[in-house]
Amino acid sequence: MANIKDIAKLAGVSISTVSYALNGSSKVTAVTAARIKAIAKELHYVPNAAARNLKRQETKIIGVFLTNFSGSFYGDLLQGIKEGLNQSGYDLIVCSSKQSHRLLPQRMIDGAIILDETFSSEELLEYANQGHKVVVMDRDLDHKNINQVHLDNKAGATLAMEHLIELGHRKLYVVTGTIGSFDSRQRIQAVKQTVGRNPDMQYIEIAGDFTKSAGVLAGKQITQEYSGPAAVFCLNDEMAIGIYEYLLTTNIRIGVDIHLIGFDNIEVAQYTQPRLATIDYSKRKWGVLASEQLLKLIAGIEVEPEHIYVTLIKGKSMGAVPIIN
Amino acid sequence: MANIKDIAKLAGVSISTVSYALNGSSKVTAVTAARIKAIAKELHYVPNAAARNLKRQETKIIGVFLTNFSGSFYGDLLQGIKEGLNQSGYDLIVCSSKQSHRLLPQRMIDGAIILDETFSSEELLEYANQGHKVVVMDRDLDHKNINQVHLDNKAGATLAMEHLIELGHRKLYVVTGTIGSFDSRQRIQAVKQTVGRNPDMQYIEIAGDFTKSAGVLAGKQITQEYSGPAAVFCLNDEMAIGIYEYLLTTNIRIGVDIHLIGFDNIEVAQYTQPRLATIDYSKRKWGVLASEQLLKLIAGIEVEPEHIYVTLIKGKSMGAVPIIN
DNA sequence: TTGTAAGCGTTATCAG
DNA sequence: CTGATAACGCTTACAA
Repeated sequence: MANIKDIAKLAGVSISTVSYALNGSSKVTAVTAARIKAIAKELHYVPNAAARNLKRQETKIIGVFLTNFSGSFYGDLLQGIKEGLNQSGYDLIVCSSKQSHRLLPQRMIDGAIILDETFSSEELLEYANQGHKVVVMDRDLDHKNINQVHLDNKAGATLAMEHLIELGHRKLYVVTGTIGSFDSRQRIQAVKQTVGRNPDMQYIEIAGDFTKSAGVLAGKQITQEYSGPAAVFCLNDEMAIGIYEYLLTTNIRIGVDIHLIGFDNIEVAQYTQPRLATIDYSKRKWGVLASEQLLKLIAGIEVEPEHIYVTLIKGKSMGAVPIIN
Repeated sequence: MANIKDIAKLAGVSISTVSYALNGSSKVTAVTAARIKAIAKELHYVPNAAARNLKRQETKIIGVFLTNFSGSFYGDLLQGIKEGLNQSGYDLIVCSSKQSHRLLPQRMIDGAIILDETFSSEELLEYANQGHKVVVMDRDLDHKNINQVHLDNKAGATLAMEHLIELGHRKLYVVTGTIGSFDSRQRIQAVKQTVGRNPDMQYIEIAGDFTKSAGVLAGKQITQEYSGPAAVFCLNDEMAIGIYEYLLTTNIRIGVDIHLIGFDNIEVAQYTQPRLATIDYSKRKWGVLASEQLLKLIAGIEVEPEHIYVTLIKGKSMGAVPIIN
C-alpha cells in the first residue's frame, strides 16, 4: 500500500509536490509531474479514500436505502438513479438494513435517497437537522434539507377505479399495502373518494402488506366469500401476483369471476395469463428525478417537490361484468 | 457537526478522555463517562467515519459488485450475503458500474464480493496483489487473497441433459450465455460431455447472452427452423422466458412441440404456463457462503473453494417425446 | 517551481 | 483515572 510519502521519497521531492502533481496542478513542472506519475503508477498508488474524505469533507458517494433487495421492482429505478449520479461524478451504493443507516450520519455518504420503511420520519428529520441531505420517495416530509419525489398515487388509483367502474363493477375488494405506508395511504384515499362518488358500490378492504404472501391470503379470503363477480384492486402488483397464483389453484377464473388490477407494472405482470391490468409509470425516470433532486440539494439549489405521472395498462385480468337485465 | 473536541470543551476534559468514555473503556470513571455520554447525546454527536477509518485502517463495510441491478435474480442472494455479514458487524453495500470499482483499491471497503463481468480477471488479480480481499462467484481465480464460491454448474447442466434425454429427446438446442462467462462455459462443457455419450443426438448451439431478448431471438430462429419436436436448454431462465414469451405469439406449443428447460429457477419461472423446467439452487445459501468466505479471508483463515449444490425442477415445459414406432 | 507545516477527526501510547 | 501528543494519509495555504 504505497502512499504519497513513499512516492515523494522515491522521487526525491516533498509530499506536497507529489500531491500537486497527481492532482494535475499547474504548480509543478511537466517533467517532475511526469516522473512522479510514473513512480506512482509503478507503485500501484491509489489515494486513500479515508484520508481524502477526511480532508475534503465529502465522499462523492450517494446511498440509496431500500427496505429489502427482493422483488424485481428496483432494477430500473436504481438504473435511473445511477445514471443521474454518475454523470455528476458521484457513485451510487445501495444499502438495506437498520445498521447501515449509520452511513449517513457518519458522513460516509454525501446524501441519501430513501425508499425504506425501516427509516422513521423522526430519524430522517433528525439527520436533516444535522445538515444531512436526503431525498424521500416514500413519504411526505417538509424540511429544508429534504426533497421529495413522489408517484402520482392519487391519479393512479383513480385511473384504476374509473377503469373498473367503467367495466361495470360494483363489488370491489381493495387489498391495502403496509399500514403506515405513504403510497398505500394515498392510494386508499383516492379509492375512497371514487367510491364516495359511486354510492351503489360495495367496498371491502383487506389489509395487506405489499408482499406476495399477503396476496395469497387475500385470495383465500375472497375465494371463501365468493358469491359472484367482483373486482379486486391490489395496491401493488406483487400482491396481485399472490392472488393470481392462489386463484390458479382454484377453479375461479381470473378476468371472468374475479377481476384483478394491480399497481406498478412489475415485470412478471406481463407473463400472467390473462395479463394483469395495472398502473404503469417510468421507474427509471423516477430514479433520475430523485438523483437530480439530491444533487441540487447538495449544491444548495432550491427545488419544488416533483411528481411522476402514471398511466393505466389494461389487461384481460380485468374484464367487463356481463350486463344482467 | 459536533466532534470530540467540542464535547471535551463542554465537559471540561481532554479529547482522549472523551474518546475513552465513548468507546466504553474502563480507564474512565463511571461518573465522568456518564457525563460525557450525556453531552455527546445532547450534541447529537456521531463519530466521523473518515477519521475513524483513517485511524483504524478498516471500514467494516463489504461491497458486493453486480453487473446490473435488473432481474429478480439477486434478491435472495443479497439477503444471504447481508445476513452473513451483519452478524459479524459488517455492513453491506451493493455497487454496479465501472466507476465504483474504485471503492476497493481506495480502501473504502474492507473487501469485495464479485458477480460482475465488468471486472476483468486481471483487474481483480491486481487488487489481490495489492492485498485487497475478494470473493468471486463468477469466475475461477487462484490467488491467496481471493476465495471462490461457485455453483455446481456441471452437475446442473448434466441434470438438465439427463432429464431431457430420459424424456426421449434427441434433437437439442442449447442457448448459451455471454461469451466468456464462467457459468456459461462450464454448463456448455457439461452439455457437450453428455452429448458425447449420446451419439444419436442432434446438437445445435445458439449464441445468447443471458438476457431475455437473446431468448426472443433464439425463439425466432428455432421457430423458423421448426421441423418436429425439439428440446431447448437455455443456460439461464431469463432467456428461457424470452423464448417462452416469443412462442406465445406463435402457434407452437411449449411442452409439446418445443420443450424448454432453463437454469436458476428465478421467480417468474413458476408463473409460466406450462411451468418452466429448470435447475434450482439456494441463492440465499450461495450468498451466505460467499460472505463467510470473505470474512475468513479478511481474518486470515484459510479455506477451500466451495460449491453450491443444485437440483432439477421438473415442469410441463419439458414433456416427453411421443415414441414413434 | 518546490518545500514546510497546519489541519481534517479519530485512536492510542505514554506520562503524570 | 486523566491529559498531552503523535499518528493515520491527504490537501493546501504560505514560505522559500
